Amino acid sequence: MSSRETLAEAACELFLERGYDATSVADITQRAGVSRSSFFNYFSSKSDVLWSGLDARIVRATESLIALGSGGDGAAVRAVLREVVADFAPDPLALALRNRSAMGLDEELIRDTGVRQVRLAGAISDAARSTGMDEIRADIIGAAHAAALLSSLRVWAEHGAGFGAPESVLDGALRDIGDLNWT
Amino acid sequence: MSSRETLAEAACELFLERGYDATSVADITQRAGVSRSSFFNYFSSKSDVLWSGLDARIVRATESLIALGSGGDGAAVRAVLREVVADFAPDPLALALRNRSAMGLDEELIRDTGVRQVRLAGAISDAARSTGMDEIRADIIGAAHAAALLSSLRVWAEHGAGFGAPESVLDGALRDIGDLNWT
DNA sequence: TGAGTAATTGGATGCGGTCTAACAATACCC
DNA sequence: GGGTATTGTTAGACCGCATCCAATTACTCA
Repeated sequence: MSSRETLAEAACELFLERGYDATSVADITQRAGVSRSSFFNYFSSKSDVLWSGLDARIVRATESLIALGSGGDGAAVRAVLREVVADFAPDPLALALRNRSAMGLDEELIRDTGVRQVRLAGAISDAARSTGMDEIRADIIGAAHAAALLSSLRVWAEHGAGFGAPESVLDGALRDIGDLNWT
Repeated sequence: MSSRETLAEAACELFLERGYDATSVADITQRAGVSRSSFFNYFSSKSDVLWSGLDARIVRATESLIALGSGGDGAAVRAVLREVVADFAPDPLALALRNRSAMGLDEELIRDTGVRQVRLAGAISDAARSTGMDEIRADIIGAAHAAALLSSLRVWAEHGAGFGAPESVLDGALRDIGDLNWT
């Protein structure tokens, strides 16, 4: 098993046992049997253990959105978003979302989901604006789509595999956008 | 002048001169002529200098949204959001939004706006869900409204006072929600 | 003036994160 | 096999943010 996997596994164990805040990087490396320095060879931060999987998918999605250029319509964007959540299953983030109270992660997850949500929203907003859309409207559309993705992921992770694939949850969420009237 | 104001002023000066990252808390307190310990009597963190104003408004808005109970409709929520940006003018955050590149804040602001956006979105989502709305749909509506607010604030701050009051920018943005069709 | 309260301070402590120089292990090439 | 480049791993120093506390100063008011 690679050092990276060993570290991720040790980290998830400790997060579940003592909670996220009460687990230091030194604790993780000690259980994994490597030096503290090694941790940062594989993860850019403590929270990166949880988020690196989704972050990589968001990076790829951002590149895809840029590649759409000015010809990207809503359907193309939705297709990119579906790929972000496809085959997401065995990921530390899914574990964290399912056990967020046990890990004492409620506050931490709000922070970190916010970062990812606004990052993804920015990429979608850029794609929308490159088609000539107004700046603020593009931000709103970007935020709505990013929220649909993160919220779908959260709901899917909470329900275990009882909801089928995350794509299907996301599909339902994306259908909600486009008619957000709220009188 | 109160210590708090002195500290905020010194911080903003240094952020403009050297950038946010290159300014340590010790630098701020040194220029303000107080001890480093005092800083944390008035601000919970370095970034709190920029965000405490908006954070307090979001806290009040969250309380108002909770007070709406199950009778809150879209118009009531929009009224609460208008109050968040009303009379926002002389605030360190507005300064930071206007000079974010000079302060080297681009990355930092993405992080921090994400936190506030998702926090506000959560409060709106809770209000929507308390009226019986579906969980994911409520999240999307919350994110759209929160994005409208933060985006309006950003656009308004960037344009100086050339756009009139921030409420008017927000009003235009809120009108965009409700019809986010994107074929 | 004196007592009590609030403001302020120094300092120790812990943690996250960066950086560098050195050491070990592995693969590769002649 | 021997030498070499590359990669993985390590110790350790270093810095800044943030928390905590005990002590001290400044202020208020009777």
